[in-house]
Amino acid sequence: MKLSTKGRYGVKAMFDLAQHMGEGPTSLKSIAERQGISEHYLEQLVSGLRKAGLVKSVRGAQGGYLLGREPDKIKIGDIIRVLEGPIAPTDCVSEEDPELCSKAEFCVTRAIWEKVRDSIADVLDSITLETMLEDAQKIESERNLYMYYI
Amino acid sequence: MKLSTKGRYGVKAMFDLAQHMGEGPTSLKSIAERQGISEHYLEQLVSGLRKAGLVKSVRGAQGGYLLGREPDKIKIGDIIRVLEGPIAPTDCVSEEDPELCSKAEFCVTRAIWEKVRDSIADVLDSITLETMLEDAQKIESERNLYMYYI
DNA sequence: TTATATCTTATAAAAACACTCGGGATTTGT
DNA sequence: ACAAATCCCGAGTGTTTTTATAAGATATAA
Repeated sequence: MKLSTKGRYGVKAMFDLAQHMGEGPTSLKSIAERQGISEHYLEQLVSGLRKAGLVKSVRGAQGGYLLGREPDKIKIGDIIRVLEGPIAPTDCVSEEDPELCSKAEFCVTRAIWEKVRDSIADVLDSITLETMLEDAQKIESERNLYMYYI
Repeated sequence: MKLSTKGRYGVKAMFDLAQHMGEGPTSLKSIAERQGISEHYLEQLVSGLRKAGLVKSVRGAQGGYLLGREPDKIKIGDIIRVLEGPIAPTDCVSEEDPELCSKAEFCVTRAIWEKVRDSIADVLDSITLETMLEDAQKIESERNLYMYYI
């Protein structure tokens, strides 16, 4: 039940892009440095995100990547699905064409995995890059408040 | 974000044990046959469950396994934790000694994985073998109702 | 035209997964 | 006493997934 580095790195990279919006294209090199990720590896992940329309690329010198749409229109679930595939604790409850077994209709264990799948999807689809930016700002201002009182 | 066969087989096997309570020890062979699982592989899984006290073993001919405690005292989360380890979409939010990074306190992505972890744990800890037995009975009686009206 | 980037494909080490096997210990029934 | 059933334990093995690394092609700004 672990996320692979693809999902983790992907969300980090997308959040990094969100934090640098309005500064022109952000290069993979700078993201990789800030987030401590292999640049070459990141290339592969971003390639998928680009094909899914979650980021736009600008080639050539001073090029890089931009968010594919507004941060409030990019759910964490979108990112995870591109990089890790459909949300599915088991194949028989995959969001995309589940591999139903003959007893699926009456399967009591299957019902559990469905609930797990839905609870994960609910969390991931309730958070957007915009939400994350707001959370980051909140943490930052609380931190300043704390500093003030020292 | 997939469960391995360990978790899936383990829950199936435990539910099988629950369904055969009161019939004396249930052999791995019969569980393996009913659930379509390799018997030798199942041995390994059950070994862990026994060490965790979720099942009791009876050795020798006519031996087998029994539930370690009442079915309403065995949560699916208990089974999953034994077989798959602590619930943790990432290492930094593991239920057991999380590998915190230096920025953990202010990490916005980490907060997401915490929510995912908690939502998974909530589902798995809200379902017991007893619940599953009730669900199975409900499905069975609905099925009989349907048959009656044909 | 040079440096900076993205893009694409290939290769590969390491880890995880899903068994498989062999043999030993324990108990029941004959 | 003995055979059959069953749990118990550790080692080995093939496959897949993960996590990169590398090389080279393409595109663009300065």
